[in-house]
Amino acid sequence: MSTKSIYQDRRIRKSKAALKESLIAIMKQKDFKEISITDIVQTADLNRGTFYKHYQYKEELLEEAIDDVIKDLIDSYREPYQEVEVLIVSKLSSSTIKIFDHVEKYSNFYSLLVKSNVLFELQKRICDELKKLVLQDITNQPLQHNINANLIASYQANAIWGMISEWIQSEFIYSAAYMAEQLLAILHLNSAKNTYRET
Amino acid sequence: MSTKSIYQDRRIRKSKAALKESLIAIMKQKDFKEISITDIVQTADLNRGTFYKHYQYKEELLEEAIDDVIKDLIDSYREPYQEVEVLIVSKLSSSTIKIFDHVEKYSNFYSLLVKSNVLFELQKRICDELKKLVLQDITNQPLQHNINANLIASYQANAIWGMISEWIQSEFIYSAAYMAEQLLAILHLNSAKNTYRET
DNA sequence: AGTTCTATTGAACAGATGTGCAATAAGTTC
DNA sequence: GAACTTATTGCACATCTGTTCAATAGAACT
Repeated sequence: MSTKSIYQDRRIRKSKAALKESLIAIMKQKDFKEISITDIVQTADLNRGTFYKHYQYKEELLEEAIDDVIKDLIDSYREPYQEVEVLIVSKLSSSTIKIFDHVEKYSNFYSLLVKSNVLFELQKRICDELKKLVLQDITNQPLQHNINANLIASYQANAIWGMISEWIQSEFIYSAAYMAEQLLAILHLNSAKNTYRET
Repeated sequence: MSTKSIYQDRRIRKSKAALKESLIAIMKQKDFKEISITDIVQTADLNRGTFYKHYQYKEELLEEAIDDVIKDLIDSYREPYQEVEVLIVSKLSSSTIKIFDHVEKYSNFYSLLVKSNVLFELQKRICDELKKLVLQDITNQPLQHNINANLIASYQANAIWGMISEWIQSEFIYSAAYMAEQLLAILHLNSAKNTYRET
C-alpha cells in the first residue's frame, strides 16, 4: 500500500488546482456573478465536463479555494496569545484578537472576495467556524446565569465578524493592533455601561 | 398633477407583485439556486422580457421581496420598549430586544429564506440596517474610551444577528422573550467577567 | 511489465440565458 | 376623450448550461 493512495488522483489534483487558479485570476477582472463556467474551463484549458465532474456550481469551487484560508484562521485562533502588548480582558478576547492578524495576513484575498460580492459565502463559513471555536472555549469553563451556549457562541462569532467585515470594507485603514484595541475597548464599554445602570 | 404620478405605473406594480409572489411560492418547493427565470415568469404568467425589464438576476427580485420585511424590522427597533417584563440594561438593549419580536412575527418568511440558502443576502441587508440604527443611537450619546463608532456599530449589529440566525436555524424552538432574556444575560456576563478579571 | 480503474476528452443535445426588435396594449397627462 | 408615453408581448438569436456517451489517456496496483 503506497502513501499516495490516501491522497487524490494526481489528475484530479491538477484539474482542481487549475480550476481554482483560473477562478481567482478571473475574479480579479470580473464580478463573480458575471463569471461563467465556460470562462473558468477555458482559462484552465480543461473540458467543461471536467468541471462538472467535481463541482456543481462555481460557488462550490470558490468554497474549496477558501478552505486554505479558513484553515489558517483556525490556526490563528488556537495559537496561544504570547505578546502582551495590550491588556488582556479574558481568554476569549486573547483568542479572537489573533484573528485580526490572520485577516491582515490574507487582506488581499479578503479584499478580492469583497470586490466580487461573494462575501456572504465567506461570512457563513467564518461565522460557523468561529462559533465552533467559541463553543469549545465555553465547554471548558461552564456557564453562569443559565446562558445558552449556542446563542452566546453565535453572538460572539458574529460580533467579531462584524468588526472584521467593517475593517475589510474600510480597505484596511486600521492596523490589526488597532482592531484588537477596539475590541477590548468595546468589551470594557459594555462592562462600564452595565455597572453604571445596575448601581 | 395627480397623486398617482409619484408612485410607479400600475402595470409595473402588478408585474413586480406577481413576480415576487411567484418567487416566494416556488421557493417553498425548490432550492433558490435551482429556480430559473423561466420558472418565475411562467408561474407569474408574464413574458420573460418583463422580468429583465426590472431586474438583472433573481437575487435582485428577492431583495425587493425582503424590503417589506426590513421595513418592519426598522419599525420594531425604533419602537420604544414599553412593557418592562425583564430588567433593562441599557437603551441599546431595549431597542434590539424588540427585534426578536419582529423576527418571530415573520418566522415563516425567515425560515423560508434559510431553507433556500439565500440567508446571506438577507444577512447583509439586516446587518447594514442594524448598523445604521446603532450608529444613530451612538451619535446621541458620545463615546468614551476613543471607541470607533463604525466598529462598535458593526460589532453590535452582527452580534445580534448571530443570535437571530441561531434562533432561525433552531427552527424557533425558543420564544422571543427567551431570546431577549438571553441577550440581557450575555451582556451581564460580559460585565461580570470583565470586573472579575480587572480586580 | 501488464491489468484494472477512472479522469478527461470531444461531441452532441435540450433547455435556459440575456438581448434586441417591432407590434400592441395599457397607463398617464392634458 | 384624444394625444402622448411606456410597459408588455412574441419572436428570434447567439451563447451558456447541465447532462450523456463512447473513446482515450493517465494513474494506481500487483
